[in-house]
Amino acid sequence: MARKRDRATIQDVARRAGVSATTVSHAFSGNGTVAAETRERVREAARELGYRPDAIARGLRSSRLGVLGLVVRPLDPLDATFLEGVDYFLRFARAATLAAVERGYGLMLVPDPAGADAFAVGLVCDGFLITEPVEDDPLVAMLTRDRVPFLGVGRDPARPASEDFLDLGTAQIVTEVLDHLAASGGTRVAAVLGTAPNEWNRDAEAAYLAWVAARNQSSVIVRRAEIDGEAGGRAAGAELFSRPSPPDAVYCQTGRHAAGVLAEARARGWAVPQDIRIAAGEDSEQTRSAVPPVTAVDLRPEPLARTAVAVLADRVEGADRPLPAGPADHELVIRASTRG
Amino acid sequence: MARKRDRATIQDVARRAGVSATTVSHAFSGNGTVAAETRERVREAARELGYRPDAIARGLRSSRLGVLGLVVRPLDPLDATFLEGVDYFLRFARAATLAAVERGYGLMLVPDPAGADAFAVGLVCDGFLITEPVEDDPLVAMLTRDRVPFLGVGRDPARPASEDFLDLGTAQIVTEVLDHLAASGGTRVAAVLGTAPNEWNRDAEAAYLAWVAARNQSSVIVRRAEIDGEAGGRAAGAELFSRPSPPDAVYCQTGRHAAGVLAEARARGWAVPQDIRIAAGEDSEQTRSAVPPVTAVDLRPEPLARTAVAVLADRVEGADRPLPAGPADHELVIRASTRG
DNA sequence: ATGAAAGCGCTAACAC
DNA sequence: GTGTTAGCGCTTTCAT
Repeated sequence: MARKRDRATIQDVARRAGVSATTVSHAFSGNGTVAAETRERVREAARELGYRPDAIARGLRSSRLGVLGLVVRPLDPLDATFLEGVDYFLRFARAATLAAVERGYGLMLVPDPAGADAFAVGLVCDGFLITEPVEDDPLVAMLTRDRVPFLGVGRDPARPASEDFLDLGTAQIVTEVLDHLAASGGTRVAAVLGTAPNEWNRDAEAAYLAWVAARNQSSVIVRRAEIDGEAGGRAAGAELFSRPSPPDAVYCQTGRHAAGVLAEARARGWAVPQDIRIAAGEDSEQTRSAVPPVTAVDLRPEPLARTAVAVLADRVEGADRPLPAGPADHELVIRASTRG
Repeated sequence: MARKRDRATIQDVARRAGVSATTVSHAFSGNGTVAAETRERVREAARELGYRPDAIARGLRSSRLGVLGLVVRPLDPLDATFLEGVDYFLRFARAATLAAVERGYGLMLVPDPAGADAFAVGLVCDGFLITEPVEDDPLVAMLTRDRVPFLGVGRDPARPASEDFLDLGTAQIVTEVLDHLAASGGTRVAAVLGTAPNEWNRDAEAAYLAWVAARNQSSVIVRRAEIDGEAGGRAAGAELFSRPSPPDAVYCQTGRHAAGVLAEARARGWAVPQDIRIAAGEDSEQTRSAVPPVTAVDLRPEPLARTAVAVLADRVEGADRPLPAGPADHELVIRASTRG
């Protein structure tokens, strides 16, 4: 089994072109000096033989393969029919793939090894991008121990100042949304947050608490697992709207939660946005297609992914570029759920 | 630049454990025979040194790295804000990643090289999965020429019987949907199709034409690019509904198109499904969250991806397993748009 | 401008 | 049960 593929080697090309392997190598890499005519002969021979340089052998010398791993947390729950953060993740993965390719790297999807030795596949990666690292991430610990370059997209809540994590600026973004809710008439703003122990949830909560405190309002926080999606949002809405003094505005961390809260409000005959304003911290299919559409933050994963790939690739290549400062690019997309 | 990472080698471990490199290799791979006590000593030394076997050097011997490439067509259009087939693709990619990992492979996202030499990143892949291959696919030609294992997910319309393409059974699936539209009261069934020259569109069209012909109905086909999404669907709906004898049922190839057609019908005051029945050939966020929700085919990308990975991995390993026969797993999810 | 030779880190024969 | 040896396909000094 597993008969070795009978590809032409650099030796075959060399023989056919009547030169040495070295010359072939030079002709392809641009290193050294090769006469234009010789280069032509080599290229010709290579084409005839269908020669493709072996990336593995090449990698052996540089101990790099040109593969970046993208560790995707929501990839894992096998039982989940739908994925959380579909939009965001897919846009991120696509942008990261394209950015990586432009840099000469491939992007490999890697499930969270969760401390397992199923991490064998990760061995071929030169470095890792970790989306939504969680507090004291075991994967981060492992990569740190093995001295493998990595970059968290989102800070480790437990290590605020680490150079290994990209700050998303969640606090500032959330504050902007809350200000918008207030500007559109919200006076009692509640928050529906997720449960994963990552920067996004932690900082959103802190920002919300600071915001209500500054306005002498009381805080109302409901938590629902990200994976519970729209149904979780409805449940959260039911909980909020049956309070003695219900909110007139709700900040929802995820787009799905927002859609659920909205549906619950409408089911109760509330007018949106007159009776209740709703905004989400993440744009998604749900916020766009809800009735009415929901104001949401477009997190702009594309520039984020490009930045992340650039930083990681630099590190893989041994050049530490400083992390960009300030909150990630983003845009509050104002829709009918807060606009009247 | 690019200082070689100073990882411990198998030699370092061997020295520290007082054995030979071979023994270390055996201790890790399980090949050969190693005394339990020796193995312990080796493992201990490896742990102390933070040794991780080098996947590249290992791959050099087997000339395989354990990486499968997933060529994703909709990955490419950089200008598109939203992706077509988001749901389907993401579910496919996730399932393929997990299936690959279970098999000991990683899954690398690869943009369509489109005949370019940007394909360097593809060099590390042991084989490729090509989603939605198009007619006379240039990538397919290239891989065939280079003798690189690959598997198209969806047939090449130009090569019906090739063993290199998984048949999705589109014709049969579409026929089921059309039958359902008729059963729910549709008498004049129109079709809104996409424009990509792949099996999905070609076979859907053929199936539709055969179906109306068998019922002595006249065919009404409107084509809209997949990328035009919901807006394209609305335009298609406008075109259909302003006809002298408008359809009372519409089969839409994509979920986005279906949502647009539905919106257009509702904007004209048509009752769904009393006046107009709508069904989609692909389930998506749009079909699920439309008002009312739209009947759609869940293409079940998960089992498809698992099958595709299994077949491809076999081929990479030199064992040609026969392609499964019959249409891919799927389920017609009947929703209010056809159910009254 | 070109080539010979020495590995990169690992595994597979084959001795012992 | 363990070690020796010989490469995998390529790049890279360093001669010529």
